[in-house]
Amino acid sequence: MSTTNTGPGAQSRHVTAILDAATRRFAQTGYHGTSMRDIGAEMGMHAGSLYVHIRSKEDLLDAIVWDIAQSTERRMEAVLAAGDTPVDKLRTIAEEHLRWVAANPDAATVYFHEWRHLKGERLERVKAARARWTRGLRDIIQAGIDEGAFKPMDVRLAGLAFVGMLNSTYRWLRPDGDLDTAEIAGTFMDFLLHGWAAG
Amino acid sequence: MSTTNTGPGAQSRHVTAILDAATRRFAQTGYHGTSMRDIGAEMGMHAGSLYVHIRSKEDLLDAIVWDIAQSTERRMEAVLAAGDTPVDKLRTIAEEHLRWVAANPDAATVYFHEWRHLKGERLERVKAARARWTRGLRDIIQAGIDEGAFKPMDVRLAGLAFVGMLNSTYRWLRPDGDLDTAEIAGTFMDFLLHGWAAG
Amino acid sequence: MSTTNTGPGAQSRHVTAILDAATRRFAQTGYHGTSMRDIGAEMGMHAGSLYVHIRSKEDLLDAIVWDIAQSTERRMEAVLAAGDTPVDKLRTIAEEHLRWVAANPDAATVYFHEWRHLKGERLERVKAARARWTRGLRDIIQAGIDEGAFKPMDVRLAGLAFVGMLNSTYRWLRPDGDLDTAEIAGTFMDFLLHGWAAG
Amino acid sequence: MSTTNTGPGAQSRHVTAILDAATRRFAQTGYHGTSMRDIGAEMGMHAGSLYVHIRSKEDLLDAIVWDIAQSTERRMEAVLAAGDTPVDKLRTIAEEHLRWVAANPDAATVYFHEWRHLKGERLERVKAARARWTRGLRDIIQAGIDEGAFKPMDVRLAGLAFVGMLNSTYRWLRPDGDLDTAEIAGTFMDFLLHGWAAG
DNA sequence: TATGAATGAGTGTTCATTCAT
DNA sequence: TATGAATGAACACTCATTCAT
Repeated sequence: MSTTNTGPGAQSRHVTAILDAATRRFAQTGYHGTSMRDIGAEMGMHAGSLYVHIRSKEDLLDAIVWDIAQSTERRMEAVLAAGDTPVDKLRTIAEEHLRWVAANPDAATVYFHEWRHLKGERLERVKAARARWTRGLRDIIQAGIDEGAFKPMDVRLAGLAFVGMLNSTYRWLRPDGDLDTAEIAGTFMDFLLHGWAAG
Repeated sequence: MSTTNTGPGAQSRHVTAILDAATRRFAQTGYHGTSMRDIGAEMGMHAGSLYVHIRSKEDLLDAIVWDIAQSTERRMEAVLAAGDTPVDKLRTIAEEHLRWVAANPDAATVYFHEWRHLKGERLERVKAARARWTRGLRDIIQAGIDEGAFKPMDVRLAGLAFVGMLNSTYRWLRPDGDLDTAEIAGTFMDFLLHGWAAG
Repeated sequence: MSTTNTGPGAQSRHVTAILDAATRRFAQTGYHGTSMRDIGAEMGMHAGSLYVHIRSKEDLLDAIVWDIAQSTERRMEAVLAAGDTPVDKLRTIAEEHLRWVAANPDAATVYFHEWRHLKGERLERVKAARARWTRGLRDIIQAGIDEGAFKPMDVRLAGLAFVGMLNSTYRWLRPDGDLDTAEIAGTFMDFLLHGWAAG
Repeated sequence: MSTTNTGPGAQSRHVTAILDAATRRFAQTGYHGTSMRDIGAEMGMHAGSLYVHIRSKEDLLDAIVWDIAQSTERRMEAVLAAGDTPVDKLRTIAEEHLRWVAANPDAATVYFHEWRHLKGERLERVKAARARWTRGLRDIIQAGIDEGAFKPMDVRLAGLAFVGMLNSTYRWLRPDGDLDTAEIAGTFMDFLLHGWAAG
């Protein structure tokens, strides 16, 4: 119901199915609150049988999170490379982000909620990817300020506000909602660009 | 480092110390990722000794979360009862919220991150309290629209944007940051009221 | 060494082995005095490994006790249905009972000693089965009185005397004893029918 | 509700109260199924406070059981020393036994059910006392045979039948029963002496 | 005399993982 | 490829017992 496994690096159908099951359970009961038995049960399989296809539970979390981190970063790179204005770049990011969250709420939950249960190098790798993404976002905002589209402001806080608004959507945004994700993204961008104040 | 146990209903010093230790560990490794031994170790105590003072691990999570939920709700009631304008009410909420998050980052993390590991009635109780808080927030925003301070807009999305911005601060806001929490709250309110757009 | 698992409803060989080990330990040190580690040790297994085959410690006690309760009841039904005289029925019951106790002293000990540690519905179920058995016994004695084989007497006390004599055998009757169980049963029946008094 | 602490060797009022509480709980949930907390709760005391008066849990079981074992043995000695006929001796034993069981059902339950959880020397001491009692009983029966009151029979089985009948009364005999204990003892003796058979 | 607090071992049970089949 | 069985460590929690107060 929720991962993004296409293109190069695609795993066997089995692994994909396990990752999907794990994504669902991790989203619902958390990484440490989910047992391998739970994941197996989700697939009609015994816990031990999972190890035919995977190496460890942490591998599952890492695969889910790292896959998302990577494609998120790739999207940021594409946006940065495009010839759009800063405002259009942010709009693109918001739209894509919300579309993806609505389509993959479980994966989003794991990505924003459970990633921190990774350990050591894997944790650092994800942190670094997130940091690069954040830097990209700030660069866009800074460019907006530089070219006079945005007022002078604290770029770091602006970025955190943007991210906070967008990332928290995984808590409530569902594919069957009555509002179109593009509409929501538009509204959020409008809030951020022009504010609530009348006149 | 993190609870809010003052006034009536205050527990014994022992229980308070255990709740603080639990708050720290739950914030760092999550509820299911924290063992009673971890909490005991944090206090230089054996896991079993904790049970002289508490009844169960879930009691700890509940005590931490419910205490915050209640005082959060009480603050909302006070704000709603005050004679301020909607804008001032939101400003008060933002300021108090950020001040509390900065002062209690661990408690905030548990409150926003781990509450969902509660079960049954306790979970429902917290959900209901959060829903009442959200309703209060929307009432303020709606009042702002009604009296012409805000433009007409989707109240639900506006509330979610506000909450998303504020609640995500527990991920980065620390007491030793260089920026004053009141300043940050002011900047966030400015973003929300007037937007980033220049001119 | 001691259960009666034949016929339909027979468990896997593993479960049977665990039940046998549990029967031995429960008989020796009592239900609450036996740990899952003890049962595991009896089988050269770790305590946790038992849970591959069973669900709980109480399940073990229930399986042991309920299995005996059922077959005991079935035997009573068969005896009641047979065309024998009351005296012959009692004789059959005594003989079968002592033969079973001698062959399964551990199971008998658990059945007569540890059944009360069952809880809730399981306890009630066993109590009810025992009550039905007792009622059967009284019916036989009453029939004996009615047809003039026995003198008029308090049926309840007669039943309790019979049961007390029979059931207490689990404390001393062992398969390797020098006396044949049929002989012992015969002697007991003779005591009960004609008494010790000379002449 | 149930011990027999009079005469020499009487303990402090506190110890007596603890022994009574322990007797009640041991009877209901068994020795290993009863915690010191349970016993304390029965007295409105903390578990630790019991140790002001006693030395260990096993001491409690031993005190309860050994006290009964001793007075039981003393009674047997008195009966043996009396000038009665064997039949009268048995009758006295039965009457006293049932009267005591009816008056002290909890103590009786512990004595007949839980004594085996004693360990080492204490266990042996109780076993020996019971063996001496049994020998006394057999001597009486043998005397009855020798003087022609009883038919020739297996003394050991006769003793076991007598004991089985009497000792099992702790399972059902209660002080508030409608039948007088003397009556019940009389009926049991009649069963044993003259049997059920009519004519 | 009793308490409140603590200990350290032990409870029943679940965990992620392995491996012969 | 999947299972059934097992492991050994860990889990939340309770135990009998101790001891300063």
